[in-house]
Amino acid sequence: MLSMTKKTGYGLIAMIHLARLPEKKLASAREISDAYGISLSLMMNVLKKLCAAGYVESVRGSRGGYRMLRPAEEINFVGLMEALEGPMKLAECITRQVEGLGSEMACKLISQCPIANPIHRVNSRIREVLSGVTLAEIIEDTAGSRLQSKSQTQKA
Amino acid sequence: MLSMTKKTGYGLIAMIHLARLPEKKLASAREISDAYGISLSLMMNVLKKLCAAGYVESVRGSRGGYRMLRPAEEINFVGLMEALEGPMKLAECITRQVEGLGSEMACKLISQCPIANPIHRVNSRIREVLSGVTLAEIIEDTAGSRLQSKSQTQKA
DNA sequence: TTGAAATAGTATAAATAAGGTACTATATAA
DNA sequence: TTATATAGTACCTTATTTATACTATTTCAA
Ligand code: FES
Ligand code: FES
Repeated sequence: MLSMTKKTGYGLIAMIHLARLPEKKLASAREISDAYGISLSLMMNVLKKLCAAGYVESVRGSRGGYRMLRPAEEINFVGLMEALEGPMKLAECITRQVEGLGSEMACKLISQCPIANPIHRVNSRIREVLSGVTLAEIIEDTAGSRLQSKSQTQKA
Repeated sequence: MLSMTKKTGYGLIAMIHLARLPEKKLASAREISDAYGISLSLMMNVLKKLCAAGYVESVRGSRGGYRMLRPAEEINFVGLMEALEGPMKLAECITRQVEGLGSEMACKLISQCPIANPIHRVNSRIREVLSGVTLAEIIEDTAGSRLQSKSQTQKA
């Protein structure tokens, strides 16, 4: 209920790890999964998706791995989450199902539904909040960030 | 993913319906379920929970039903949702599971987890937003509200 | 006083989603 | 040519959500 899946958690961890690497440096799925005690297969699944979504770049073969394609400041929570879990929606249509239409469209067509509008608004507000949370912020807020970054030792 | 369940949807609909009734007036589960084409059993389940949580009052027996106990201004989205679905948490512990501890506690105990802090913060921000959304607001934003309310015909 | 209508409480089944695994194919460095 | 790594996809298992069912109790009213 109103929760992100573990996929997103794994994705965040992977992105944090990659963002901390020196420019152009690669990290393999195994490296990341080992570092945090996450199953290798799961980490691979997630990295494949992040790659397909254009968040990271992959290098195949021995000594291969992944590297960031964008600066951490330009990556936000909701984008990452949607890349891994599909489009976010607070609710499917509650009262009726309209055949042949996506749920977002259906909501607008059913004028009697008493909660379509409010749900849509709340959804937007959550989206706003989450799109304001950048990977850079997340990294600053991370327990282990000062272990590897150079400047903000006093950032608490 | 980051979505509320239908239970909450049914609960919202029920609360909206009850809030629109004249003071002290009752509505039965059947009345509400009929009005919106929702299964009677489901609506009953939800109303039982809303009653247990102190949102509504029940009157048993023939001619019985439910009525609001609190003004719509004092009811907020997250409270209602938690009454029906249990405490909201954005994520379970991702990297490890600590035996014998609730997940919220565990998060704080594992210092290595790179996302415990950020997740906690994002969770709080979402909670803030949702606790600012009152039932009264929701009712104003509802398509059919002007059909039954008296004053805000021009509220668009 | 009896029956119909309603809630209370609980248990369970069915459907869907999440979490996790496995396998084949392809690429690359050593 | 072998070991290591990603790509793509399919599948299985488990957990959650959704829906239903049943028994007990309360109350109105005929
Ligand atoms: S939520 Fe979409 S029609 Fe009610
Ligand atoms: S999310 Fe709780 S320990 Fe990482």
